[in-house]
Amino acid sequence: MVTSRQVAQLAGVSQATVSRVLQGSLRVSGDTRQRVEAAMAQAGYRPHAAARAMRTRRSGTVGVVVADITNPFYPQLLEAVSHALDAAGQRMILWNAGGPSETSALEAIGEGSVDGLVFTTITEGSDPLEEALQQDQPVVLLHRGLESARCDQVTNDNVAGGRLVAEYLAGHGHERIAYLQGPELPSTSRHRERGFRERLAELGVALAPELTVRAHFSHDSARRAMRGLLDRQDPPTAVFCANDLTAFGAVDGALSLGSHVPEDVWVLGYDDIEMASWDSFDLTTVRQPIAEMARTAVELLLERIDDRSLSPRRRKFPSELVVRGSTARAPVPVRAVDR
Amino acid sequence: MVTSRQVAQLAGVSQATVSRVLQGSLRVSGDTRQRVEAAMAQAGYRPHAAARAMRTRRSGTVGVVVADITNPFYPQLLEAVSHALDAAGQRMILWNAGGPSETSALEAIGEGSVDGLVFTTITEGSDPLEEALQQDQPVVLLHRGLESARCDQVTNDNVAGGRLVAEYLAGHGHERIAYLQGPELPSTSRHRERGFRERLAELGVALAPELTVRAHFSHDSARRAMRGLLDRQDPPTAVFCANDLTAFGAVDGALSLGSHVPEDVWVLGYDDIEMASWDSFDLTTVRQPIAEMARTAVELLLERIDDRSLSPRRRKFPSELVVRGSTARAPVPVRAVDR
DNA sequence: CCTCGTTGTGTGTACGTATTCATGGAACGG
DNA sequence: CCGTTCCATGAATACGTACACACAACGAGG
Repeated sequence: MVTSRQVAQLAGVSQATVSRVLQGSLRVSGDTRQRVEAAMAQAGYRPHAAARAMRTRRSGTVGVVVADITNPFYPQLLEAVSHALDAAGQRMILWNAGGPSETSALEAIGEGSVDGLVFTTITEGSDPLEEALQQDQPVVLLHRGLESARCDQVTNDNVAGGRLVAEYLAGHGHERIAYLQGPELPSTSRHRERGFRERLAELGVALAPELTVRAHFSHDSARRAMRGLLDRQDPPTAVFCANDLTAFGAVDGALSLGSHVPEDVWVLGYDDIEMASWDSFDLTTVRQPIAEMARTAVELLLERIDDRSLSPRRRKFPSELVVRGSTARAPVPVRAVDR
Repeated sequence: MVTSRQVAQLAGVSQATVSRVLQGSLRVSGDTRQRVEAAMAQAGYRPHAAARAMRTRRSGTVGVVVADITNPFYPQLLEAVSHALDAAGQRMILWNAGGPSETSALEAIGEGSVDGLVFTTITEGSDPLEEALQQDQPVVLLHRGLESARCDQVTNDNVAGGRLVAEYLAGHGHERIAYLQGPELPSTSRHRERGFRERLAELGVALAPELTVRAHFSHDSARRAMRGLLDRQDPPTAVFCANDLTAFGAVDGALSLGSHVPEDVWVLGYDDIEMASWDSFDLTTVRQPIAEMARTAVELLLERIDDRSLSPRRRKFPSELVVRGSTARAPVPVRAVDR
């Protein structure tokens, strides 16, 4: 390995001068700078990251935690996060899967392996998060928020999104509406549900308890739940799913029973990931500006890394209903009118 | 930040002893060990990663490069890689997107930010890779290989996979077969095509040049290509796609023109990612053992990090045809018989 | 009782960088 | 021509850890 000291010797200067050239310091003559740069190129010099990190107390690396990278929502989020970090010259350490990863990520920040963390899948009652916040570590919550946490948070207006769906379904005359919930803890689940229920109630449409079913955020789980709903004697005419992935599961559940979407049942999702626009699903869904939210989260985090004294900021992005073929083809499902 | 020296003071021992406890060294009395551990817990001590990395010349981090994380194949690969790295106590830095990421990753290895690299999307003519190999840096190629590269490689037997598809289609009487190729450079593309063509030729089935079309590894690009094929006066009766993602695009392209799969046209993919088994696609495809390959790649890389003198190893995993509804429903497409 | 090996611990150092402080010379004003 | 300012550069140091080496205490074997 080539060190700055060796480069210095090669260029006939001191190690300090090499370091100055590396930092782009102004206190170096043009002549010297050229000699040093030539020496660096000739020797194939690369500064040693660990040594630099030790001296500067900065790793140049940011950690990102996702719950399930095979849920296609997260790759889209990660792509944008990754791009923003690249642009800022930061590296990205990725943690996947719920279990020990959260703790592991917070250990990493304690060890200085990362300068800050983006949590995309935080849930209530995370002790390690509390601890990190008490130590004033730079942390941003993206996608899922946490009311009680005093830290930067970037979320979608999930309550508003839920309301949009309620309004849309009620406005099209649906009366037997099912809600395919996600897990209990994530704020996204809770807020989407709250907005949905609120607005339905305001519009005088009942949400039958027996048509409210819970599924994991997975295709398979949603598919099963959907089959359960459609097997009823009084199946729903529309199903609002907690996110797009579960909506795909619902569509496939319907398909597996020979039901057609939207002729037999409307299906709606949330997120508007790319796959939602594929012909096979053509899914009506609530769009959240994924890339923009990711960029914002990175921006906030990098600011906070530079200045930990900033007071916590919350950015809530608007949601928008995107109507597609999973609801649009029939103005009102026949059975919804018949009943 | 708490240092080992402060812990030492708290425990009434020297810094060296704290370090020894940290390393699990045997040369520490039970009594001392307990005192030190208590002090570490009390002070909330975390060893400083950069300092440790500087001393040990190990970052405890591995880099992984993927071409496009929104291609659902890669999250599945990454999940397995990530899991294997977790189990080995290694962290994962992720690079996404083709452009500068390859170079950036190889810079990282030069700086000691990562101990080794997994490339999933290498292509012919990568200068930085050549350089890294000359410097004897630990590198493993996963998924895509490179004939010329003297390094560990973990691939699927893509030639055999291509042959399986050829045999299957020829065996079911298809005569107008289209091939929806991927990009030119990736070894996966080339090998799948080679096996496919070879076996078709052996079986005396022609692959019409006008039915061989090129698409990017994206849904949209494949969808367009498929529409082009189906718009012909003499459309194919079966389409073999370079991977599952493009097969989904092909299915959706057919759907968008009112064609039915498999009644009007058979569609086959490659990879057998999870989505291939979803009802909407129900895709016949060639399975490669993704998770097993990922585990193997990590294993080889960690071995090589420990011993760079190992001679390059190549592991080729078998492929297997998985027949599903995108081909199976009709034994032989009607039009294939008519012509 | 005197070696000698073993065990537990402390002292000192090196890893490679960024930065502070010191220094010598050039530029400049009077 | 001298004193002062400014600039380019070098010497020295600290970051926190792991480890080589030294050493004291101790028991065993002669």
